Amino acid sequence: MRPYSAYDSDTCSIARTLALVGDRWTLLVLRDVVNGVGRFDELAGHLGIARNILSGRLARLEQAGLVERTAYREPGARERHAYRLTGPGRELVPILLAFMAWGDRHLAGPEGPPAVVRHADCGAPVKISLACADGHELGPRPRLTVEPGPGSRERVPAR
Amino acid sequence: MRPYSAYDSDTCSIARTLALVGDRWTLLVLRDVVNGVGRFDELAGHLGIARNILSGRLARLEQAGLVERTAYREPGARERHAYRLTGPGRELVPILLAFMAWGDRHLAGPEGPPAVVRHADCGAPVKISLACADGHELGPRPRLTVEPGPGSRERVPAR
DNA sequence: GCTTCTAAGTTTCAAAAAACAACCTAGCAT
DNA sequence: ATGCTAGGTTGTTTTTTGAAACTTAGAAGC
Repeated sequence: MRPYSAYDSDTCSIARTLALVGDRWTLLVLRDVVNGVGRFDELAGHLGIARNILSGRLARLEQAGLVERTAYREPGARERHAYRLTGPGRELVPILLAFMAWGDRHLAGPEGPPAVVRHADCGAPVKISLACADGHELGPRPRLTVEPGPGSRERVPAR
Repeated sequence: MRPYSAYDSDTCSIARTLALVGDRWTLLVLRDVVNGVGRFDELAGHLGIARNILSGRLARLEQAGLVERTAYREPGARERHAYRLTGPGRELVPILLAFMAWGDRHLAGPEGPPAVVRHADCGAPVKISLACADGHELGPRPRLTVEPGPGSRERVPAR
C-alpha cells in the first residue's frame, strides 16, 4: 500500500527538488555562488570541499541549468571562468532564505543572526513569508491542508 | 584566507540548519510527518527508508525538539506511538514549501503540480514569497544584497 | 499459562556512496 | 621554459545506507 501518492518520491515536487540539490554540499555551493563566490578555487577554499566533489556538483548544476560558466578576462590577465546563477538558479534563493530564517530563529547565538539580506533596490531587510491567495498573511506556524493536485498520480478508486 | 565569515559553516544559519536537516532523508521524513504520517511503520513503508536509518533520524529530530513522540491508545487497542511536529518543527514548513514551489515550477509534468497546499482556515492556496520590510513585494528573482549581521564573526580587516 | 501477533524499534554486518588527499594534465600568459 | 588556473584521475578512507535477524511489550487467542 502506497498512500499519499502526491508525495511519492517520484512525483512529489519536494522530493524531486531534493534529488537535485538535497545533498550535503549543493545548497552551500549555491549559497556561495549567490554571494558572488564564483571561481572554482575560491569555492573549494571557502567551503573546504574536495575538488572532485565540487567539480561534480558544479557539473550537475550546470547541466540542470541552475548555474552557468562564464569566461571573462580582466585586462592584462588571462581568461578566467566564473560560475553564476541562471534565472532558474536565482529562483532557488527562497529555499536558501527559508533555511536562513529558520537558523536565525533557532540556531543563532545571542548576538543575533550572522548575516542579513536586504533588498538591493531599497536597502530594507528581506523576509520570507507565507500568504494565501485570499490575502491572509500566515504566521510562522500556519494551519495548512494538503491535497492532490492536477499532476498527482493518485489512482481513481477501482469500481 | 577565509573570507565571508558570515557564511562559514560554523556560523552561517543556512549551514547550521542544513547540518540538522540537510541529509537525504530528514526533509522527506518531516514532509510525511507534516502530512500526518506519524507512525514508525507507516513512515518506513511509505518512504522506503531502512528502519534503522528512520530510527536514527527520528531520534535526532526529537532531540533537536522538532518532533515529539506521543503515546495514544485507541479504545480496545494497545498503546501506540506517533510522531508529530512541535512548534519549532512546524516552523520548518516554509522550507518544505520553498522546495515544493521550485519543483512545481521547474520539475512538474505538463499536468501541473502533484499537490496543492491550502490555508486550512479559508481554503485558498498558499504561496511563499519574499517581501522587504518597506513592503515591496519581491518577485521570484529578486535583487538582493547580503551583509554581515550582528552575530557575524567577521574580523575587522587587518591593516 | 502458553503461544502468537503486531508495533516499534535495535543490532549486526555487508554494500554502496561520498569524501578526501595527492598527483596529473591542458591551456594560456609571461 | 615556467607557472597559474581549472579542473581530471586514482586510490584510499570514512560515512551512509540497507537488509535481515533479533528484541521487547502489550494484547489476543487457545
